[in-house]
Order: sequence, then structure tokens, then C-alpha cells
Amino acid sequence: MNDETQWLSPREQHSWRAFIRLNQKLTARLGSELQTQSKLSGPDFAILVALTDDSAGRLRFQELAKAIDFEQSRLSHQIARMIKRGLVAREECAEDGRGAFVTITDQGRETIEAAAPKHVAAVRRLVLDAIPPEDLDALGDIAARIIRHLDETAP
Amino acid sequence: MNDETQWLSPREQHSWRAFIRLNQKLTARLGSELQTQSKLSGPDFAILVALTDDSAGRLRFQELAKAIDFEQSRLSHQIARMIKRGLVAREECAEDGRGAFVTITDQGRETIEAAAPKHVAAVRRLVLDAIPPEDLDALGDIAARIIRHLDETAP
DNA sequence: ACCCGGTTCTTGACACATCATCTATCGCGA
DNA sequence: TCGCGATAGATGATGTGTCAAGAACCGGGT
Repeated sequence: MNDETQWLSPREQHSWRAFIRLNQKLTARLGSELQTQSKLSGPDFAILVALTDDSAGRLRFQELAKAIDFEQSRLSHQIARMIKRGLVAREECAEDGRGAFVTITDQGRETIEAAAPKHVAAVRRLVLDAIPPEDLDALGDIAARIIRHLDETAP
Repeated sequence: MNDETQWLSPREQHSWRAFIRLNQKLTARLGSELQTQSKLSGPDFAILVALTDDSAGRLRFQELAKAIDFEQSRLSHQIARMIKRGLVAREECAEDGRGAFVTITDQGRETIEAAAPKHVAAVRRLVLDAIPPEDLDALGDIAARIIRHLDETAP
């Protein structure tokens, strides 16, 4: 490592730190509201939403992992915990002896249906209410651009 | 909870999901590069930076916690782990028998000085290179606005 | 029919985050 | 001076994330 590092300019640093800080605060805040209002963690919520999005409420581990961008192992642990709590169930796969489905249970469905409105309300109250729609669009566009860049840079 | 929830419009949802997804991907990616290149976690890095920013390289737990927005307990655990690895040290406080300082060690200083350039390079390569400066400014402004809103909404 | 590389998911070890609880000390007011 | 609430920080339990290794199965080539 030489000493010609291109450090961040004050302006860059200011924006960058704000962005990082926002990520942290927001994840913490949304997670905490989810937890106290609905007894769900962020990952719990993401998984239940993904399962609900599927018409059968039932996905292979791979598909689910891809849908929410979880690593295989992380998902495996997460599902194991959720099974204990009765939110989802495991179902063997006839066509492929290795694989398995994750199914949402009735309890899981009730839970997510109760949680979703509260979560949306929190998102609105904490974020959307703070910025005008055109800023949200701008945010979304920039985020999408960076995501594409990340995916290209090293999958 | 009634059934008049104001769900997100498709446009809102699109932007919101992109933003959340970016947060996850980015934290994962930056953390992973930090880990493999410098054997540091995100929290490790944040703490070492904060300590380096201080002229004495030495902060009270409270000050440090505030600087990086960590809860007290989280910081306590984190510092305990970092002490084991020799990155920081604990120093009793003469004026206040309850308190203590966290000091950066020589090894900690070497580590962060080696890590910082690589991290900045990663930030540049993964993010800044993907968007023009004016978009970064816009991002920073929006982030700052939401942060202010979050802090006002419930400190 | 069998081998063998690749796929699918699991598991164990360890780092990290959060919550509730605990200990020690501080400093103020009776 | 004593008592007592408030502050500083530590600790243990539990849930979450990552990595490395493993077990079971698939499918194609021989």
C-alpha cells in the first residue's frame, strides 16, 4: 500500500458518513419497532413476505435465498429458528431428495398479516414522511444504480 | 389495526426496496472486504477510526458510544473482544471511579493505518465510482434529512 | 452399473447485537 | 454524614450472521 491514497474529499466524506449512519439508524429503528410491535425480526419479516408473495406460500430454499438475498447457511439457521416458533414449516421435496420446501404456516400467515400494516406505517412515518416523493424516486434510482454496479463488480 | 392501511404505491415500493436492498448488500460487501483485507469487522473499524480521530487516542466509553452511535452494552462487549486481540486497551479513570477510558494500542494504530486506505479504495470502487458527484451530494442531503427526522421522531 | 464432480441443505464454532440485570461509584439534599 | 436516586460500565442469556466443513443426493460419462 503506497501513500498516494485518494482520500475522500470533505464533501464526499460528509455524504458518505451520512449515508452509512442512516443505514445503521434505520435498520436499528425499524428492527426495534418490528420486534416490539409484532415480535418479528427483520429477517423473519423478509422471509414471511417472500413466502406470502408466492401463490403457494411455499418455496425451495434456493429460491427463497435468492429472493431475499440470503446465503444458504444463513437461511438454514434462520428457518430452523422460525420452525421452532411455528412460523414456517419444512416440507420434503419429492422430485429432489436433497432439497426441501419452506412453507408458511397458518400462524405465520396470521403473524405477517398483523405485522405488515404496522411495518408499512413505520416506514411511512420514519422515512417517507421526511422526504418529498421526487426525492424518494431519486433515492431509488441511485440505489438501483449502485446495486447494479455492485452486482457487476464481483458476484 | 384497521384495514385502511396506506400501502406503498408501486413507485414507493420500488424505491424503498432498492434502498433497503442496497443497505444490506453494501454492508455485507464492505464488511467482507474489510475482513479479508484487514482482519477487521465494521465495528472494529469504526471504533479504531473514532479513537484515531481523538488527539489523545483515548476516549471514555460514553464519548465513544456517542461518537459511533453504539449502545453502552454493545460497546462494552465489543471492546472486551478487541482487548483480547490487542487492538485497544482499558484504562481506569482517576477522576471517576466508575468510568474508564478506551485507548488505542500501537498495534491498533498500525492496523487501522494499514486498513484505512484499503477501505477508502473499496468505498470508491464499490460506490463512488458508480455515481456522479452530484448524485452523491443528493444522497447525502436526503440521508441527512431522514436522520434529522429520525432523531426528532423519537430520541 | 459405477464413479465422481457438482448441487442442496445442515451443522458447529465463533463473532456480533440486544435486553435485562447487576455492581460500584457519584453527588445531592436532608 | 447519611441515604438515595442517578450514572458508568460489566455480564449472561438469547437471537443473528459468517465461515468452514460435512452429509446426502443428483446426473452425466465411462
